[in-house]
Amino acid sequence: MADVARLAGVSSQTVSRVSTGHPGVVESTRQQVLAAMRQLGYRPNSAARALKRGEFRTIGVILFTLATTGNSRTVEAIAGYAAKEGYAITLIPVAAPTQDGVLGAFSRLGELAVDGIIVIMEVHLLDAANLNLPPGVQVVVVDSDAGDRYPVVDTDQADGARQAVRHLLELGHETVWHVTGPAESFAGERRTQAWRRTLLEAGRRVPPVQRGDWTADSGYRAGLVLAAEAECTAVFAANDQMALGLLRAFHERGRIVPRDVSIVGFDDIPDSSSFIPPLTTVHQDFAEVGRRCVQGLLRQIRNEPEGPGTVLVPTRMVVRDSTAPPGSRRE
Amino acid sequence: MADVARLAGVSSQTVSRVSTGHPGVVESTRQQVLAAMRQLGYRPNSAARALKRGEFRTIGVILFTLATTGNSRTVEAIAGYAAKEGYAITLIPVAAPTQDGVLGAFSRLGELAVDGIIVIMEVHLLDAANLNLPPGVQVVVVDSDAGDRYPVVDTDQADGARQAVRHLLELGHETVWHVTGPAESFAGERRTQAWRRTLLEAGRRVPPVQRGDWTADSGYRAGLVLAAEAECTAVFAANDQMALGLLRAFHERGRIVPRDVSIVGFDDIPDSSSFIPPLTTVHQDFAEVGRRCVQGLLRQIRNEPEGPGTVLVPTRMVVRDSTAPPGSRRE
DNA sequence: TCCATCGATGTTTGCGTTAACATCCCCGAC
DNA sequence: GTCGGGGATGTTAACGCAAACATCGATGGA
Repeated sequence: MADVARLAGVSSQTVSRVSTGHPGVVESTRQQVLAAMRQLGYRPNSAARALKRGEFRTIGVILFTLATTGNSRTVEAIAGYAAKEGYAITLIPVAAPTQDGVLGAFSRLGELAVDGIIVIMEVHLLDAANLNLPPGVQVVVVDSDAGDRYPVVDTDQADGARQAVRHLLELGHETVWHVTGPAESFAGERRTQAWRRTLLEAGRRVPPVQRGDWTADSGYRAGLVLAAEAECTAVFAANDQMALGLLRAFHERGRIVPRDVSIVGFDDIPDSSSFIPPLTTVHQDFAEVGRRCVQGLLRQIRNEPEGPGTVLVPTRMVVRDSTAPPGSRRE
Repeated sequence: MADVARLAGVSSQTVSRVSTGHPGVVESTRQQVLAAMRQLGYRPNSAARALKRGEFRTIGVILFTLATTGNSRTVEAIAGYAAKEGYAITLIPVAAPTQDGVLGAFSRLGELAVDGIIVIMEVHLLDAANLNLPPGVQVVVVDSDAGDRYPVVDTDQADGARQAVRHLLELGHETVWHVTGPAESFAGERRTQAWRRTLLEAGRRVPPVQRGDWTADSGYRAGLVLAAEAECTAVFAANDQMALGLLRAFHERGRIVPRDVSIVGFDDIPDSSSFIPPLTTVHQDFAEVGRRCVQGLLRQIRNEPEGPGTVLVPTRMVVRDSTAPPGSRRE
């Protein structure tokens, strides 16, 4: 910076003013400084800046995996909105979804240059790891029931599941079977609860659940079991990947979807419109989730304290060709 | 830090020594300092540290989207390996895959606290944006032919495509049709070239390509066209999603896979084993790509200069049920 | 004409850390 | 007993920047 100042024939403070866009620098001076900057290839040292300003303009995102559609889409949205607000985002991967893994991530966090963090993870793990957040670091959590302790942003899982089940009941199905997500997943648990409650409210029988783990393969295995249940005519899978597995299992067993069995998924991943048949599913607005996370976190960072509480992002049904009235021979 | 020093009854320098793990601090003193740190909730200020040390221990990753399997898996691997090496990773999203978008990302980069960057993007865009890297920032590029100018790490696209085409020819197909990726994609281009070359080397006819854009939907549209070509018995799709679309198109047109048409994809996304039928595809080792990127970049950062050149990560065929000899009635 | 005012620019200082050097004290050798 | 050496700890300064305050000169009104 001093070099730039010398070359431009001004003081370093003026250089600072130019580089931060402060007013009160006459245009001709400004141009000289800019020219000098370019000539010397000057770029401000963000460490020094952060040191002086006491903030890093960086948000940390703690998550276990980017492999699920939901996580990667949410992260992408977070990164986009954060960039728009002048914040960078730092990824803090948790090596394994265990206490140790989380603990590791948080100890690294202690030295990390972040003003706040977004946790995309079931919060049980955090509690178990008796998480002590570095003071002065704000948090927003996704996929959690920790709304009583932290600000939480999440898709309205319950309403989505309710819509899915209602859709199937309205088509005339007697009841709706269900393939769950892994037990640790709060989102999965919520979908399952809402599925059950919706059936009960409608006075329907609640069939036993098939437990899956989000993968298409687990959906396939569940599908093989369900295909053997003669009276199973409608299935709600807790995500689209498992629905894909279901489709394959029913296909292999000769049970035609949607003539013999209707299937609804959850997520509306881009591929789901190309499944065989195209999948009826519940659309999640990951971009909105990401946006709300960043908004909430920035509000906290800017000292507009944000109490705990849950922001729910609505879902909507996308009806395609995997659902039909029971016993119907479509088109 | 001063507070910690006072509480522990030592100088701030000793606190520094403890927090950086330097030797030459007697055990009893060390314990006192640690206790004081805990009591005061002290955490070192990474900005000051970075300022003093002149390095940020952070790697920037520039990419356009996390929505493709390949990108998100690669990023995940990068984050994991970087963490293991004590580096954080910062995501630098490019708003749009245009010159402006890239330019924006790079101007932000100028102020970003990174020691090096990994570019996951076709490098044409960088060139067009007459990219001037901040001096002292190292680069590694993925998905590019810029091996003459930068260190490049990439999947061995050509060999993967060659394996796919050979597999189909060996099954007895006359020739192999092809659904490409978008024209801007270097990876896609490479796959297409290798497809063409392999056919020519085998003395086969080279059918016209169907141009796709990586999405299942574009694969579906291509599939509708190909289903109308009576002599089309084998298709190599440049990725698994488009292969999914192909499967649907052929299914709807009543052309049974693999009896009437064989299909090979590329990527081996987790879902592909649950397609109908399970997809024969080319497996990419994204974790290895990520690992090599980090390795290469850290070598540069540590001043073991890394010339330009391309590291190719091998692929392997995964044969499932979407390929068979032509006209065969499987099992 | 002189002074108040205001805008443009310069000077000083300190953010939290650590490298380099300084100091202190204890212990053993002569 | 004295001195030298070495390990433990303290002191100083500087990393690059920007806030706060200081200065300087021009402009306009009395």
